[in-house]
Amino acid sequence: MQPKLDDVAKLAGVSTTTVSRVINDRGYLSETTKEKVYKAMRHLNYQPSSAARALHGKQFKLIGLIFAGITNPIIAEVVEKIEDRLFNKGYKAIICNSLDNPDKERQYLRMLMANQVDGIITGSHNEGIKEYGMTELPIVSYDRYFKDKIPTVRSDNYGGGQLAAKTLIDKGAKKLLLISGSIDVQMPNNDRITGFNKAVEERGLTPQTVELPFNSTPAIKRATIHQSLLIDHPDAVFCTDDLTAILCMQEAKKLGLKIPADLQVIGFDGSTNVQEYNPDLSTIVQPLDDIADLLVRLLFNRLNDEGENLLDEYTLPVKLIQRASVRK
Amino acid sequence: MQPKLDDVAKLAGVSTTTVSRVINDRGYLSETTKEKVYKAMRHLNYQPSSAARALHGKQFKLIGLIFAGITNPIIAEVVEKIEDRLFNKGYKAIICNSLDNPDKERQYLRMLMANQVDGIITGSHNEGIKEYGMTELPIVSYDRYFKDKIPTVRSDNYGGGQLAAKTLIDKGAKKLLLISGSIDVQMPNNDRITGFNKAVEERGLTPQTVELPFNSTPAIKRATIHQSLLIDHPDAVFCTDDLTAILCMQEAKKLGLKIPADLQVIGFDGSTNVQEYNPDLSTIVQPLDDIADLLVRLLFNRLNDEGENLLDEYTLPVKLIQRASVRK
DNA sequence: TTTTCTGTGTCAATCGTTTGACATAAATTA
DNA sequence: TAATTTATGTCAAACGATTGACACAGAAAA
Repeated sequence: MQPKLDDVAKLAGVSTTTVSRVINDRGYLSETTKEKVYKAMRHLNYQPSSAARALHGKQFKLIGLIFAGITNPIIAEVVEKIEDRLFNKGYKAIICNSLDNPDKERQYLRMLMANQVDGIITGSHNEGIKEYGMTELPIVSYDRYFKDKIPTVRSDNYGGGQLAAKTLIDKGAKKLLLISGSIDVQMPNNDRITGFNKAVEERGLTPQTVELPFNSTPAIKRATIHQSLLIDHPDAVFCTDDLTAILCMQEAKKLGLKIPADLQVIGFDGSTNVQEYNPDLSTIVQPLDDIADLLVRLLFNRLNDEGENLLDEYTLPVKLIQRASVRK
Repeated sequence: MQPKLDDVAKLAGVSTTTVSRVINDRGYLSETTKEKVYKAMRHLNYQPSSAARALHGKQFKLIGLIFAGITNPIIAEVVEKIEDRLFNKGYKAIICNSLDNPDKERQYLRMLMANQVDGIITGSHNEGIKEYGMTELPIVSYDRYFKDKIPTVRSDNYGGGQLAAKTLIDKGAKKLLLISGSIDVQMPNNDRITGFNKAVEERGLTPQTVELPFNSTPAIKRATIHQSLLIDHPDAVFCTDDLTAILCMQEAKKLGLKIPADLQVIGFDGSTNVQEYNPDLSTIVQPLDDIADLLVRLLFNRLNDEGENLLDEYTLPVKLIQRASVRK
């Protein structure tokens, strides 16, 4: 059995109230007593029961993270960064992979709300889950398009799309193709797409578009991309995510196209892993450190009711990493 | 404020004891009462406080997952699979990225032990953390080389190494190079390496070896691999993980080597993502579904004290996926 | 008709910690 | 010296649910 407050008190030769005071740092306490208590706690390897504490309104130090799935490199990286920041504040993260399944997300929400977590960070793209409105739990979201009062942090998707278009055209592209991967398909108005199209049209060109069906396998995506490269003969492609861009580059090579001479490619996301293992891929990079920082900061703001006026939306700047898939 | 047992009882017009009986399915209960209670629970959106329940020895339905970091695709995939299985059993997963930092792992362990989780699955490679011995919490481990009583599930690393060697030599390799990535470096006796070397030597050949320094960046790994390919002139490489194998193939191409004509490559792990986005890479595939199944099964066995005699080690068979990086 | 089973209620203790009220004594300051 | 501050203790009521003991009534079985 775990040692309890009583055991610590006995070993330290003080009252339970004093031990509780030490733990919660309340009232007057001498250094010597504190030391005695800490020593006893260390000796017994005591950890206060968070269940008992939670009953008194103390926090569980637990945050729920709801994301589509951590096998996507960009999600893995955000989640890992968030987890690290939470850890540094003494919080743990419950990982909830919604797998784009609204039912699972709903169930997870209900589980999280059973007053076990202190807050939620969601980056899942399932819309219209009423459970989000049914709780007073602090929630912040990443890259969602909520219409409610949950603060959202996201990259400048619109600007990123524009930047991709501008870059490709500046480097001589005449026939632009946009390939939208599945990740964002559920979002009604995808800013990456509209930003790109806008910028292309502003320059007097007309972009082609390929929408990869939601949740299609990489094999299907490959086939679709392959077809499209054959038929549309683009000289530049903007993919709304890096994974799709990788497929695109591979299919292009299979078709004997030289990159960037025959085809320029720009992706989106810029996760460290993808960058490191695909050294030629140019991409619009999301500022993941800033995103993780801000998400956690906003959450703790609400958690501690610091009353700081929070915006509904925070849009963080992206930048282009230019590598061999676009012309010098 | 969240509704509590009392509120449900009042709304359903029954006593709190009855509600508790319904929730915990104890004693005699009529269908009509059950229905009334369920209806009231649904109506109030009631969830019993897990804090209060935990005080009575009930489980938190929380499992801690300790892994190096989820940005590694193979880890991401195991974790995602484990998470899904836990979810199906009504459990949630706390994700703990040790980042190969023993201090962080130690702190996480202590946090998890503060009777918040019901069990732990660890796949972290930090050795000699005494905290693992300090708890009665059910623990199972993935791919670790513990000397203690924690059951371990792993792939047949030794057999996989052998299989790689056998395959490469059968296909005509004469000058074999082994590149060990950083992931396993901390393990005293790396079975993938010994299996490979043994099988090479059995066939009368002498393997070269390159050890990539622990925690070195992909850039450093690239440079090391590049050098080694230049100097050792291997005609076949076995990399102890897929990510290293990808770097190796890329560096080989930079050197103008044709794969598989000039150089054959086999990796290890076979995560879905890596396979899908590196269609030429041959690899020894870990049976991740089986691993996740078994880990969760073993954990619940210990959780429910089913007394089933558990082995110390479970070694699951691997298989080779042969693609364009080895000869036909 | 008596006994047993079924369904529900009341009451109170329990889980481990927090917290407020109050008491007391020593150390410090006015 | 008196008043205040500091340091600790005792006691008991929460927190929200579980559970055992016991009671009682109606239904079913003997």
